[in-house]
Amino acid sequence: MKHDQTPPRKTGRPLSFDRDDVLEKAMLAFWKSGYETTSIADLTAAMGVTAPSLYAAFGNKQQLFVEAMRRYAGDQAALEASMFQAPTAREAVGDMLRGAAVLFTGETTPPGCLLASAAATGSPDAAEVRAAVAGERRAVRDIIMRRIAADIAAARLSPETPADMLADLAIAVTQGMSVLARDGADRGRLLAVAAAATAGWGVYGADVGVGLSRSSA
Amino acid sequence: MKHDQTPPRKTGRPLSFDRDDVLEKAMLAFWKSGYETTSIADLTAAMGVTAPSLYAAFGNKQQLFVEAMRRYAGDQAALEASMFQAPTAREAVGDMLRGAAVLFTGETTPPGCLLASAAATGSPDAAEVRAAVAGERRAVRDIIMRRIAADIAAARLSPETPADMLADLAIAVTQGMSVLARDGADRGRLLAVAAAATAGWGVYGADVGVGLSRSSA
DNA sequence: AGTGTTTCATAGTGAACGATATGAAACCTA
DNA sequence: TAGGTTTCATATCGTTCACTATGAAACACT
Repeated sequence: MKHDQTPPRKTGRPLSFDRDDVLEKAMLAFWKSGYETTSIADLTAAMGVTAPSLYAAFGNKQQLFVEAMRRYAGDQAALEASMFQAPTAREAVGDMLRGAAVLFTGETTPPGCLLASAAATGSPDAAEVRAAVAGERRAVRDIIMRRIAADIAAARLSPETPADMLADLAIAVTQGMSVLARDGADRGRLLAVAAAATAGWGVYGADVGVGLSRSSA
Repeated sequence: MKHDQTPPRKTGRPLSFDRDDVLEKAMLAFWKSGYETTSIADLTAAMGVTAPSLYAAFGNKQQLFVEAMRRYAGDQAALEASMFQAPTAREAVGDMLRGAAVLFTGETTPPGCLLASAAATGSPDAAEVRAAVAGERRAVRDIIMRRIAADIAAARLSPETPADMLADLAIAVTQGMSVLARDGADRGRLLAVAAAATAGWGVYGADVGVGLSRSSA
């Protein structure tokens, strides 16, 4: 649908590396050092692939990053599905924040969020990359808003609940947790922040004081 | 006070530029594009000063950035004083977040926070810069914690109030608002996030019913 | 004016940047 | 085995990076 994954292959020398495998290694390199500060030399070293092979397989640095970012962000539909599996929007957002806290403090992955550290700066030639990153964030934001809207429609949240505001807060807390993680905060601190971030939802919720706090985990 | 501002001056050609003036221009350049992606050429262009003059006046790029960052962050004592001028810790943090929302969406300054966009990435040679930025953030965090501690001591907040957690949340929301601002969010959206961020404080406050337990640990 | 001191603008340092030209090597088909 | 096709490793390309050597210019003091 998006683009042909099988280019006009006409029986030549086979690839000496697994494309998905080296893409994951590139993702980890970008995750660790960001887009601009990860050089092609860093990438070739991390991927175990020479520069010409890299360019032949992924086009250029920007395209490689975008592919790596998509792999990092994962399937949006899957995220949306899991968000709608939680009993309430508040718990769904809480799960998301807790998941981010765990992800940002993984022992086998760099600290923080790839989206936060990738293109925070304003270099002009990286404008496309920043736009792609911002688009990924907005996609998550839209999912949160749809989840909140569903709860409003189901009368689980007050009709006056400002979905956009709560979605912005969730995104902000997520990206802020990435900063904390990069500053050295451990998993416990991030989980505490995640928990505190949804404490204000009680103002809009029908579950405050009604004992609807079903927490399966 | 901190270090001698008047080096061994022995009657030579006078400086053709105002040091504080060009430092502010350097700060704006770093604010706009971050530390690593702002080149010396960018800085000399923004400051109106040639490279040799820049190095004579500020040492090197790292030292120039640290000086620019200190100018951006301002006087910590002044921030602490204003934080203690607010009637409650909750309002003090709210003021701080609102101030950040306004600052990050100023029309004459780049969007977002200099601290957030400066050294988000992990380039090895910029480790000192990242440490300096993290230290500046922790200084603000410590001020918040002291303000909360004061409210606890004055019985304006419950003794069980997790000051570190609320301070982490405030820092996270601040840095997250910077991301939103860079993504194009306007001042209204940031102010809404700032307002939502302290909504959960009611749990610990003396002004709202105390003792609302939470399910997640 | 003459001397000492400092800053000035010009020009350029080696190193690292993203991206490629080139030809040999490895595969399938015939 | 011969032809066609693709990937391989090597060696760069021109540009930009942070940074500086050099000598003229601009001041204070005598």
